[in-house]
Amino acid sequence: MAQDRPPSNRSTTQRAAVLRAVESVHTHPNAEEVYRLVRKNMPNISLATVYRNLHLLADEGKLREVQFLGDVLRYDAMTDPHEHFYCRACHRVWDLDSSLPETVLRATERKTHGSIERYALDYYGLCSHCRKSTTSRD
Amino acid sequence: MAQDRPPSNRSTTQRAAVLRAVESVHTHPNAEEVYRLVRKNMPNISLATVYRNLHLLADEGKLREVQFLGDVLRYDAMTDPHEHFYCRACHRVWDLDSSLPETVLRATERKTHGSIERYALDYYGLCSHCRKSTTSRD
DNA sequence: TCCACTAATAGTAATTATTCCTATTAATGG
DNA sequence: CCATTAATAGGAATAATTACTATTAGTGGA
Repeated sequence: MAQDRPPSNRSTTQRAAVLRAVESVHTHPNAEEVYRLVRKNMPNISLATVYRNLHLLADEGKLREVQFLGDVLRYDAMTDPHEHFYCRACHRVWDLDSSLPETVLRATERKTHGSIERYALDYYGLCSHCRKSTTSRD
Repeated sequence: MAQDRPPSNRSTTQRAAVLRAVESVHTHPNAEEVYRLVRKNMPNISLATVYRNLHLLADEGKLREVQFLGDVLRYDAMTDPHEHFYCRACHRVWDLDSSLPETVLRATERKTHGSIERYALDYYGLCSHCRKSTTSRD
């Protein structure tokens, strides 16, 4: 998870471009994919800058980090609470409307002695396309 | 996520030791930690063997893979459905009883066109200990 | 508008996590 | 017991991310 950092404010063209890149797609891109997107318009941006700004934007709440089993961190411009479906064959991600009732969250807070700041609810399976075109063995 | 593999059967002392190591702790250890545990009794086991067997045992359903945002894969000997609380400060994990009602699962299956095989519900926050001893900024 | 300050960047090296490779070892079935 | 071959040990290779550092460029004030 992105560590908290002292708040950063200087607004750079690179930071804006990284945010716009994630917002421009619905694929929940990882750092490498964001790098490829941004380089179309900003060929000299460095990969380290992409990583730094993705973390920063996540800390600021402008992006949401998501990660699926065995996969690398990805970024989601949809920051409102919602869940994900991850296809284990094609590795595509679908956004789902929030399905976790408040009652469940409250119950969990009672059971946990810690304070809950956020949660991730991720479903795994085969998407309709991959269910047709592959065997169940990936 | 562990890819499916052709079923493996030859039972080795290394494989048994890896399984026992994960079962012996409640910390949801990662590969490196399992390696350290196993080496106490089996000093020559190789790290690659630990990785291979962890994947294999997960495929066989004897272990469950878990992963939290920004962290590496960990392994859980509790394979029955349950949820996790992950402390973002000390990175310890707590098991929670299942709190996701069947009605929610069914509703999600209706919304998803894919078939759901499993899900992960992970809560993030500060555990009671870290809430006292750290500021909210990790 | 210019300047001084310093946060942020580009480019690259280093680190971390994981997988791959291969000669050797050992589990298994006959 | 062998013969077969899956699995291992050890190390090299790869992939993902972070760290390092000289240079660039936002920013706030004169």
